[in-house]
Amino acid sequence: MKLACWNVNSVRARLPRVLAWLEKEKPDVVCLQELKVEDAEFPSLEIEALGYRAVVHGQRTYNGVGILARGELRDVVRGLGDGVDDPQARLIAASVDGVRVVCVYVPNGGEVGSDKWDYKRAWLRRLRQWLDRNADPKQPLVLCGDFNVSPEARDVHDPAAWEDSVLYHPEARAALQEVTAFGLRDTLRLHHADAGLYSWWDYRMLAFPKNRGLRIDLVLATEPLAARCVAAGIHRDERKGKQPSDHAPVWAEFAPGT
DNA sequence: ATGGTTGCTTAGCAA
Repeated sequence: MKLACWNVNSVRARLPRVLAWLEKEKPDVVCLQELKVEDAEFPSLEIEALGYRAVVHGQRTYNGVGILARGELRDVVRGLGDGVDDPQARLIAASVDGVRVVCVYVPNGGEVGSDKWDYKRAWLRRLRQWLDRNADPKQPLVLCGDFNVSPEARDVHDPAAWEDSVLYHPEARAALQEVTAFGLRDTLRLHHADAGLYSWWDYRMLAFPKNRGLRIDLVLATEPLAARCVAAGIHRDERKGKQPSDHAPVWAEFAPGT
């Protein structure tokens, strides 16, 4: 099973690129973030025409997540469902081919010390609680999406400069580690140890041509699924060309379960 | 410390 995960920064603005990428890469499962559309406006017809089914947890203007799959999507869950009054559409989960797929768009956090920063750290705590209540680290599960946190220094082009930012602040990394401590492996790091592998580059300041990026989009897998991960990578070329998202797709391939 | 860019929505916010 080939799984890919992409923050598209508006599915309507990105539709031609998304369709071309689906035709080229033909992933079996796709997790999308920052759809920026309500469910009714999601371009289901164009995507279904390529052989995918889609489940969406949309929102007007901001956020919005979805899962595409060639196979059947079962037991769909939208939102953290933890009783917190939270209108932001940031989580959708579904089961495909025996794998529980959880797609998340973690809050960016604005500025350190802001209300958004508090919301981000709280949301990551809520995500860990959601895993504790709704998942089992001994079962095949993938948690992927835009985490808006870089795990380590090798994931950041200039770690010292980013220490105080919401994307690499020590408290953000600690909150991410609380999530992965549930029992999740970073699939890219199962296959690649090198620095300089990024998934996001700011639109500004020629960040992409200068490769001033961060790896904030992750495909995390429980142990039984990580054991089946035969390859992982980043479709860096998708950041090139006309009207790209500011994120590149990240992907992992899993051998069939026994 | 500010500014740089993109998208949605329509001047300002979010990223």
